[in-house]
Amino acid sequence: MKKIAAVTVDVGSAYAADILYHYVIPEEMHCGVGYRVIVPFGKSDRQVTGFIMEMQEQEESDGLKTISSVPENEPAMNPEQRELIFWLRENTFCTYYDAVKTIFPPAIIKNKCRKRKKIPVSVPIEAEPLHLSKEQQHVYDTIAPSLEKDKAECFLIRGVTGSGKTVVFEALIARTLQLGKTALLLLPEIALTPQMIQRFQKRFGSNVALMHSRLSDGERRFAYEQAKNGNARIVIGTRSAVFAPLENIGLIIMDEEGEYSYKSEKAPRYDTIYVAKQRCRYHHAVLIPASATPTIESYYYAQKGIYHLLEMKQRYQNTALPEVTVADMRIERQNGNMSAFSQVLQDAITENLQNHEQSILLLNRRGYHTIISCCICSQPVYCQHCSIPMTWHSTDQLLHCHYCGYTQAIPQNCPQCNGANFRKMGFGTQRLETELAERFPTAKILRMDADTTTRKNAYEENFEAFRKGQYDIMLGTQMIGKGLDFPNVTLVGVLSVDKALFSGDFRSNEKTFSLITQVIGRGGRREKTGKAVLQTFMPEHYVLKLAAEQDYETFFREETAIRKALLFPPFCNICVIGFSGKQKEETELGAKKFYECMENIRSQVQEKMPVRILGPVPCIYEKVNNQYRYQIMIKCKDTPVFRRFIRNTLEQSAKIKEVAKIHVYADMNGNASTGA
DNA sequence: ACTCCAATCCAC
DNA sequence: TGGATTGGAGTG
Repeated sequence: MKKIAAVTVDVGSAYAADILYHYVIPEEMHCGVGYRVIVPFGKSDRQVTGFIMEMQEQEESDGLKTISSVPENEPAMNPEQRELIFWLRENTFCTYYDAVKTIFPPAIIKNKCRKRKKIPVSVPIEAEPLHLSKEQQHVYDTIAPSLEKDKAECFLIRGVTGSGKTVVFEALIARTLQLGKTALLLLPEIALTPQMIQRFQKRFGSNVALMHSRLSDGERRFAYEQAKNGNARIVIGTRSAVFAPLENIGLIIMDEEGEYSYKSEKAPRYDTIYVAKQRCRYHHAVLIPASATPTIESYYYAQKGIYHLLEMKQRYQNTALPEVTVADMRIERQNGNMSAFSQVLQDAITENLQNHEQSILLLNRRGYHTIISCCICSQPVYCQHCSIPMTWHSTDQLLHCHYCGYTQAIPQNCPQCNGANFRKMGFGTQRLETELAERFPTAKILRMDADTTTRKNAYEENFEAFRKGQYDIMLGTQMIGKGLDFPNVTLVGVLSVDKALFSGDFRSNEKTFSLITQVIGRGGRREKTGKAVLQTFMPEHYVLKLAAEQDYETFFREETAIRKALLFPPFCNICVIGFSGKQKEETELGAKKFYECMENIRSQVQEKMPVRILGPVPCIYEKVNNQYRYQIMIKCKDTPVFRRFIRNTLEQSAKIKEVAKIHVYADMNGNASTGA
C-alpha cells in the first residue's frame, strides 16, 4: 500500500483545474493532513507550494508524481481551517486556492520569515472598572449565561447610536476571557480599528491583536501567529479578521452589521456574517450582530425567534434623539431658492454658529460639480474607460471618474455632437464647502471625504480635531456617520440622499434608511435636544418619511412586505452570475452561452430546486475599467442542491470556448443591481 | 490563472 | 532566419 496525499495547488481561479491533486508520499517522509508541502507541478515540474487536504492509501500510484519536500515539521492548518476551506469553496463558489489565500497570510504560504524585534509585553494599564447602566447590564445579563453554554447562539442587538454598545462588548469579552475562551470583535472599516484597539489594550494589554487588509505581510503574519499560539486572545479587525486562527472561540461580535464592507467583492465572495455563523457552529460560540438599523434579514430572523433580540434604547446620559424637520426642496425651488441649503437649514446653521455649537452636514457625493453636460445635446461627459459620468473636482480643475480613477480636462468638444460648451451642475462636497465658506465666512469648516482622508491617520486626526471643537461644521460623505462620538453636535443636516434610493439595488432602501439614521444619531446632548434637517425632493417617499420619524419598526414592516411581494431576501436568496470581458459582443455572447449551458444542466437536475433565472442583461454600469459587464440574477434557495448546480454549471461552461474567453463568477447574496 | 508549446508573423 | 507574439491545451 502506498500513501497518497490530495493537495491544493495554486492554479489561479480556473474552475476546470480546481481539483485536489494527488501525490505519492515517500516512505520516510513525515507529513499528514494540514501540512504545507512543495510539489512538482505542470509539464516542467516547477516546484509550487500546496497544502495536504486529504490522505489515502492505495495499491497503485501509476502516473502520480511524488511530493518533493515538507518544509515544516508540523501542520500549517488546523482541522477548523481545513473545514473552512471546503466550506468557502462550496458556499462562495471559489477555488481551493482562493480559500487558502484568504485564510493564511501570504507570509505563511510562502514561509517568508524575517526576524522581528521582540515587542515588550505591555501589561494592561489603567483599565477603569466597567460601569454599566441598567439597560446595558440587562443586555449583559441576558447574554452572559450563554457564554458558558456549549451551544451556538445568536443575539441581535438593536441599539440606537450612543447607547453605549461598546461597554457591553467590553464586559462580555472580559467574561469570555475569564471562562478561558477567546473573542473576536469585527468592525466595518479599518479607520475604526485604532480607537477600538486603544480602548481594548488599556483593559486587556497584549491580549489584543489587530487584523485588517492594510497590514504589511510581516504585521499580518505576526498578528496571525499571536492569535494562533494563544498570546492574543482577543482579535479586533475588519472582515478578513473573521478568519483569525483563534482556538476555543467563545464570542464573535459584529459591530454595525449590515455595513457593505462586510461583504467581500472579490473571490472568495463571502459574507462575513455567514463565516462568523459557521465558526460559531464549530466552536459552539455566541454571535452578536449589533446595529442601530439591523438588516431586514437579521431583524426578520429575530422576529422568527432564530436570533434573540435585545434592544438598547437609552442614549448616553439620557440624551434625546434630535427632532427631525423635513425640508421639501421642491418648495424651496419654487420660492426661488436655488442653493443647496433650505431656509430652515440655513437658519439652524446660523443659530448654531451663534451659540458656538457644532453642526454635521451629510452629502453623499464627493467632488465639486457632479454633472458636466453638453449645452447642445445634454449628454454628460463619460469616462473613457467606464460608462460612468465624470465629476469635476475643484482641487485640480479636472474631471474624475469615481470608478476607475481616470482624470482628464473638460474636453474641447462634445464627443457626441461636437458642441463646444458644457454646463456644470450638481453639488458635491467640495462645492458645498465653498458655498458654506461664502455664506458663513467666520465658520471653521472640516470636509471629510475620500479625497481629504487619503493621508495616513488623516481620518482619526480630523475626527479628533472636530471632537475637540477646532471646527464648527463638519461636512462629508457617509464616512462621517461612523466612528467617534461628538458630544457638542446639536445640528445634523442631510443635504440630499434621494439619489441613493435609485441605485438599482434591492437593498437601497435599507441602506438609505440606515445612513440617515446613523447621521441623525450623531446629534444631541444631555442638556439640549439636537435638531436635524432632512432635505429631499420627495418627502412623501416612505423611506424618507419613516427615516425622519426614526420609525424602524414600521420601516421594517413596509420593507418586508415589499420584499415578500417582489421575492427578495429574506424570502429567497439571490445568486448573481457576473460576466466581464474586453469586448461588448464577446461578453454578451459568453453570457448567453453560459445561460444556455445553465438551462441545459437545470433540466437534468432531479431534485426539487426552485429557481427564477433573470437575464443575462448588461449591468447598470455596463463598462467599468474597460471591462464590459453582464449579469444573470437567480432567485433561489441556497441549498446544497442549488450550490452543486451552480458549481456544475461553472465547471461545464468553462469548457465552452465562448465562455472561456470571458471572466465568469458566481456571488451568493451580494450586490444585486436589477440591471438595465 | 498560468505555463508550455507549436504555429505564425515580421524585421532584417 | 530567429525572436517575438498569439492561440490552444493541460495542470495529478
